[in-house]
Amino acid sequence: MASIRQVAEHAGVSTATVARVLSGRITVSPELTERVRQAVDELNYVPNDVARSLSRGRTNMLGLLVSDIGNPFAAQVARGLEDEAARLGYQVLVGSSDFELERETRLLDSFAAKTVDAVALVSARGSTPAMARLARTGLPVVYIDRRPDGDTAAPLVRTDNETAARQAVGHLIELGHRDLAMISGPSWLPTASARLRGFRAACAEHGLTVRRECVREGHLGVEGGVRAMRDLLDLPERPTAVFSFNNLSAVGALRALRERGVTVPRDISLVTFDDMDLFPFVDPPITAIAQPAYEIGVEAGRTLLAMLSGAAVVPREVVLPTEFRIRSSCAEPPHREKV
Amino acid sequence: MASIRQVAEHAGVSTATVARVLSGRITVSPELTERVRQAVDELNYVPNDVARSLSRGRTNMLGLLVSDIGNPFAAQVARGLEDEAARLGYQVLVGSSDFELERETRLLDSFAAKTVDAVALVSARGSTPAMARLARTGLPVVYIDRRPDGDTAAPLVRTDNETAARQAVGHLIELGHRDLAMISGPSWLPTASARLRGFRAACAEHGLTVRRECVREGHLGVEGGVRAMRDLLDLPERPTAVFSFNNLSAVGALRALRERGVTVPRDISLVTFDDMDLFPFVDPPITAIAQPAYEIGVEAGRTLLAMLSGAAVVPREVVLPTEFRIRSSCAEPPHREKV
DNA sequence: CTGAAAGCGCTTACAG
DNA sequence: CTGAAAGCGCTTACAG
Repeated sequence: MASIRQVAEHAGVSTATVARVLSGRITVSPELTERVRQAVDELNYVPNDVARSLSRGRTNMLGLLVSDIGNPFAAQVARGLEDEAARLGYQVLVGSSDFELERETRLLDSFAAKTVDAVALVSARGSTPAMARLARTGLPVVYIDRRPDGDTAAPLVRTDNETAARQAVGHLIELGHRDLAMISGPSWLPTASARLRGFRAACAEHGLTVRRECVREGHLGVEGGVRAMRDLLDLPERPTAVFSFNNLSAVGALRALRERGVTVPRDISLVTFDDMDLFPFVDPPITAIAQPAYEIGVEAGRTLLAMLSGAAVVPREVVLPTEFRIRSSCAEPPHREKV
Repeated sequence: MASIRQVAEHAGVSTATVARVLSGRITVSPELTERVRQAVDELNYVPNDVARSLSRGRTNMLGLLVSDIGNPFAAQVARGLEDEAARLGYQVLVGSSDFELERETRLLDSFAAKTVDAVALVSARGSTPAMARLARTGLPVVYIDRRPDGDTAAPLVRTDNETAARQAVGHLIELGHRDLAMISGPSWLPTASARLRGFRAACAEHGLTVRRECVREGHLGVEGGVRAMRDLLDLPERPTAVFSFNNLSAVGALRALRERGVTVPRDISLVTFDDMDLFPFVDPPITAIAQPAYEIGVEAGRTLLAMLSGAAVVPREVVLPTEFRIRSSCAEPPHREKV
């Protein structure tokens, strides 16, 4: 690979002149410009971005930390961030933590090592040492979903998990359900606990008590959904409706339901957080709370770019709307003998 | 942010010594080591990776170019690549081309600017100037799905699109279908044309002729699937079975089918390339060709890392198996008056 | 084992 | 408008 030195020699000018021609922002005489262009072409010169980053002090990269980029929700967030970033010539470095502290730490520390100009971060757990270190570097940070307790300064892009959950569960209750269950994630997962709060709030509002064994916390991924739903179905007295805390747990729930031959919504009603393209086509079509994943990514990107450009005022928090999409996976509870 | 200079001064040693302590691979006396560690702690020093990259000549990043990271398939590939890359301390820079030449060029050129040590690339179209430039830089490249014509050297990770398509379409024919259709992508999209070849091959094998109007090429994304299926349904004589070329076109096909009130598989049978978590739960469960997306990413990563470590021999091509998952979206063709 | 110094490849005041 | 030179923050032969 040719370097700027070689181009300069080839063109008979200084490296500064080459740099100027390439930057385009500075006037260089037509003759020299031409000679430089020639040399660039002949040598097939491509400026080294790493060197440029070092001298400019920025890399034009945004870091994105999610729990799993393979999750369609995270993938859409990434796409939104990428599109917004691209508008100003930024690229996106993604990392999946898998909710593992070690992976998160490695990723965040590497972001902090100036690899990246700013970072968007789906806060998996509360505040961690790596997050604190990141904050100390002064790199612009935007949180998605939730701001960890330690950091009070960085902006946040989120949806109103609790309210959305409350609304969805309210829908179940209005249909007549009195014995509801929730498949939730680990209690340290902010979105899981917020959605659980919403679930409890809805029940409380309607004077319902939630059975202890009907709140299955700590389940992650499709497999977690399967296990949690199995547990629920194994209960001596089955709840009549289940609220699933995300797209993966919903898939898992569907698997367990099918494996046990339980019919939705006749035997049990199901609602979930997160919508998926195929939910309308599932048997039965799944009622879901849709989050604007792509827009969350866009908004995170916009916020970061605003901070990077030193905007006077950057919103401390932007709350994006969810949409409750009622389909057919919820119905009246089955008739119960004892009732 | 503290620099290595400041750490050195603070510890009363040379920057070389600081570098050595940090690298860990070189013996430094216990006293100096201790002083350096102290200084690092007190100054909260984090080595600047950009500078390190410049002097080492590598960034420890892998570039991944896909058409849309928001597509679940691409997201899984990304995850596989990330996991494999992480084993050797590499990270992944992703970019979505959206099949747009300009975006692809921008991304590839930036990869080529030494931003990245190697690149994995889902070949959207044939060979492009940017790909040629990339090849010229000598950066290790691995293609996914297909190797563009220009480049004959770089390894390839793929599935056998044509054979898998042929098998799936054969299944349709065995069920009795004689009038088949395909929703395909643009003809310049290698996977689309390979799958179309498989479709035609299966038909030809069984002596079937494919109606011109039954091959809907040029459709991309969910919307493309919708349009293509609508066109098919609007035909004076409807085909009895449809082969969809990927996950997104299948979603689109389902939408159009529903909007027109067509029942699958009674009125029309459907098979698609790409499986999705929810396909088993769709009404009816969708028969699909599953590709090992995650493993494709892993394999691409493995190949790249092998090239980076100067492995003696790197497979020129690795063909991963697909799996044909027969569910219920295909049945015998409906009885036709004229037959 | 340790330090002075060159080098990685750009950018950008500073002079002229 | 143009060039010489310092600087970005590391790494790594080269001496000692």
